[in-house]
Amino acid sequence: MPKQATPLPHTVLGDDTPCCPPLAQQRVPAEVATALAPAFKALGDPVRLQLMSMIASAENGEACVCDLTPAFDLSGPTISHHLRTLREAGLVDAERRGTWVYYRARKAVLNQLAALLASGGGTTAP
Amino acid sequence: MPKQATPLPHTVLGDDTPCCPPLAQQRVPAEVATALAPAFKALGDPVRLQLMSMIASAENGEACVCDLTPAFDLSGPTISHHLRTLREAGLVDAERRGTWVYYRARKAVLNQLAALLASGGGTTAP
DNA sequence: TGTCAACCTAGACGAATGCCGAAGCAAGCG
DNA sequence: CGCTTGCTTCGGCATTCGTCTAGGTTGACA
Repeated sequence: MPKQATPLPHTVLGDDTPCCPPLAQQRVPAEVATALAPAFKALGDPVRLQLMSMIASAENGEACVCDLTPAFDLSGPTISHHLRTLREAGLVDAERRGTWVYYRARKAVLNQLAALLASGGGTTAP
Repeated sequence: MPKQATPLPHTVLGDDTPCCPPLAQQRVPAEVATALAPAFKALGDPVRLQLMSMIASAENGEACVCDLTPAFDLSGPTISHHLRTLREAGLVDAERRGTWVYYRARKAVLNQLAALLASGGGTTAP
């Protein structure tokens, strides 16, 4: 079986995506919803949410898989699968340096999602 | 790990939940991740994301189901099911007034989620 | 009171998800 | 060269999800 050198161009969410007039100020079009929903879905799992946090809050903005895996009571392949999900959602970026693989958070994308949710306005009280 | 499934006591997310030191500044504990993940999961569907937007951006901050349903090519029960999911995730609130049912967005919760994602810092590494 | 409209609940079914163990690549070291 | 370690991919199950049709339940109105 031939080796594919290009593992994942995915990037549904680019850093230049226009996106994000706040969800509460303007109705989200179907296209935009379809583009953004996978990112929220990827965050919709406790393990992935913790992974995302561990990666984003890491020292250099990147975390080694070897540090992430032992933080859970899950098998290595399962963690790898969750990381792949985050990667395909465009939330993180992976890079292999020597023996280890490092994941880095795409903070621009996180900020886009945050901007979408932030209702410029106030709390529940009208 | 002795993971205890949350039985969905409604309102996992209260308006007074302290929550939300940004995800990128402090590692999210397992409990918090378990509490917040359902909200992101609820937003992880294009239909629900549009519903959320339609409700949050409605005139009085509330939208009638009779206005929401015809906006999609889905059956009534399916829309109802999605609204229920949003409700159980604590993202919206439902109220019946006479014949119609109105849904209102919990903007405080949306703001909490936004604050969690907003990485006080900058964009992706330049 | 009977009837109609709006909305939710119940049950079912195909598709996707989460998990694991086993196997496959990649990099370093004896 | 071959062995060990790190991470991913590959098949497999059990569970959950999204959707539908059919059948309530609530309220308005003649």
